[in-house]
Amino acid sequence: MSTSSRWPPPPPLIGALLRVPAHAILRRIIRELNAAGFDELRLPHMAVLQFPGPDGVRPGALAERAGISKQAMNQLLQSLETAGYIERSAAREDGRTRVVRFTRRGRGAYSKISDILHDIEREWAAELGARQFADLKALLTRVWQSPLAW
Amino acid sequence: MSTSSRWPPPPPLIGALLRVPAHAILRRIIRELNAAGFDELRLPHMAVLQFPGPDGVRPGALAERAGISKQAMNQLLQSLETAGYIERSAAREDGRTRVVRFTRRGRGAYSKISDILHDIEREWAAELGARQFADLKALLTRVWQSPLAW
DNA sequence: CCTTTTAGTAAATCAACTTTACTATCGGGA
DNA sequence: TCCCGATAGTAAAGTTGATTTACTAAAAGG
Repeated sequence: MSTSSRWPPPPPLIGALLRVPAHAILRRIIRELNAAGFDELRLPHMAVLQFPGPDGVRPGALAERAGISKQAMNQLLQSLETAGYIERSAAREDGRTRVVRFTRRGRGAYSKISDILHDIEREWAAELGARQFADLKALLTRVWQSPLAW
Repeated sequence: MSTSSRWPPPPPLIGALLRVPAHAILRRIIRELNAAGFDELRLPHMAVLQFPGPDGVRPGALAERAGISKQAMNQLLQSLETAGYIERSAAREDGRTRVVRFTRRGRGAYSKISDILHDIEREWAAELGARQFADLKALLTRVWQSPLAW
């Protein structure tokens, strides 16, 4: 045998089954955002823009839910602020904290993401059938609600 | 209204439903690999080690399937070679090409990953029920086989 | 042969993230 | 009231990862 590759290949495990389409979705979001005029947005920015969005949230909370350090989040927020997607205003009650707010442009980008995701949902539903797609989402939602996903 | 957050929150879309558990799995793999003595392995190395593994594959092919440049893949391969996980041997027929091979240590790491993934599959099956978990995998496999995932 | 294409690599540059360190504010006691 | 520890945020340096640019060697095809 000329190589050690096995045949037939083993079926993909759950890790790959989730990872591959998740990455495909991310790449498509970036691509379509850039094409729609939001062309400063890069993959790392998705850590900020991801569900349920940064509007009205503190920087530290964003860092925690994205799983990165506060400092890394701060750099992302700075670049997003420079590019005009968000602004950070001093909080009302606690002088230490600040609050992230969408600008008009930021809200536009976020709603574009939402549009893309809804497009993707429609495509998947067309591919699998509406019923089966709903089943898929229901199962993933059960995982989401369990400790397994975190 | 003190913030613009909406209530109740919208249900997660398919993007988040895939992304969150996929990231959780990746983080767990890194954590358990490091704990098992494979402590040089970092998240970027997973681009090499991911299904179906680099054994007997050319560097360029690995780059393509990981979605990164050949040069970036080359740096990953170099660090994996230095750490003793793989080796690159000159190919038999074509003098330009090389072939990546697991070392014993590399094979150990790869089979550890496989163990972890099978553990995760068992946990998910326990959470959802074996039947429903099988349905989930079947649906994701249909997506995998369609152009949607790529 | 000679040219073009392909595979791989290397170095420089660029981007992202972590580590370390600092300021400002809050809150809870002596 | 005044410390003093803890918390939120930020900033700068250092590290790591990835892209860009550029090169060598082998193959393919006239």
